Amino acid sequence: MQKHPNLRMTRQRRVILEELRKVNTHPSADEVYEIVRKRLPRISLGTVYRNLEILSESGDIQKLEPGCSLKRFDGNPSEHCHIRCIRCDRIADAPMAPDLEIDLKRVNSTDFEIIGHRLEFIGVCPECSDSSNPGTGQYPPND
Amino acid sequence: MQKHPNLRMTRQRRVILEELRKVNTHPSADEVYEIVRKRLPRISLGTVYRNLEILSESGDIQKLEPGCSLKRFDGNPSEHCHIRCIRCDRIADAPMAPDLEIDLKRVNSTDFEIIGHRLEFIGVCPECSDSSNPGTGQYPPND
DNA sequence: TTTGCTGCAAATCCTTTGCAGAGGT
DNA sequence: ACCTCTGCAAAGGATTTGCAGCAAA
Repeated sequence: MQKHPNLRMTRQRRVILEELRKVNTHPSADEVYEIVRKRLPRISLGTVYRNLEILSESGDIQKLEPGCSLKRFDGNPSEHCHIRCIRCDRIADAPMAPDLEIDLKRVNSTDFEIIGHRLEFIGVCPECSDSSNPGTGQYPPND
Repeated sequence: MQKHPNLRMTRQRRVILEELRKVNTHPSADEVYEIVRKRLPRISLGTVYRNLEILSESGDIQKLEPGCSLKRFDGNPSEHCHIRCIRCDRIADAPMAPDLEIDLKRVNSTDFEIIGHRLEFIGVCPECSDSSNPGTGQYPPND
């Protein structure tokens, strides 16, 4: 039950994938557009968006930054983790702040100076798991 | 060296903060607007956005979902963590995938069914720590 | 009285979509 | 040939901004 049962490897799709595999800069859609345009000057931004979506659905690439582009606000300013429902995008507080000291040290082999981290749990909220809505069950979500 | 040296506690700002403290639903800006409008029917959406921004900068509330709303794409489809530069929003791969099994079990005292998690590290990239750009040094960033 | 803040509306930014024709398989 | 995909352009949703008057301090 795929969203795209009969995919075609078009020139545009192939070039987007090739260029994305070449770089490690995690470009935005617009940056991908600029890169790909050097090889396919007549490609449209809409096509780039459509293909990035399809390629991330098929698992060939990853789409970064959370599914919901909508920002949300929390009246509690103290540091705590959140859990997001994969189906309805509802956000709840996660009970405790896990300590990640070990991981923080291990990750520090990058050339980045580590300041902190952001941990978000993904799950299914009670309302959604009760309902007959099947959802995708997929993680990470592609929107 | 604050962005807003002389804040005024206006009626609008106070009501937004009060209402946000009452709920634990992590509303979007538009939802905050609808809630606050019950008490201040003539408030504008622009004012709500401006105040949510100011309140999160002053640390009175939290803004959820990453600073950069811009989605980014990764040609490497295998599971790995990312690290984001707080100053320039550049994203790099984090060396290893830390295991969070313990934390996952501990967090499961919510009524959510846990599927997975998303861990992002925040830091300063080499370019930005070299430059004279002071940045905010603040985490979480408010963009 | 000063100057930060407001409501309003237009603008901006990123992304999605409708359409008719092009092009994989 | 079939039917997915394309370029184009317009629409969409969320957020930001310019402005003239308003109101905290």
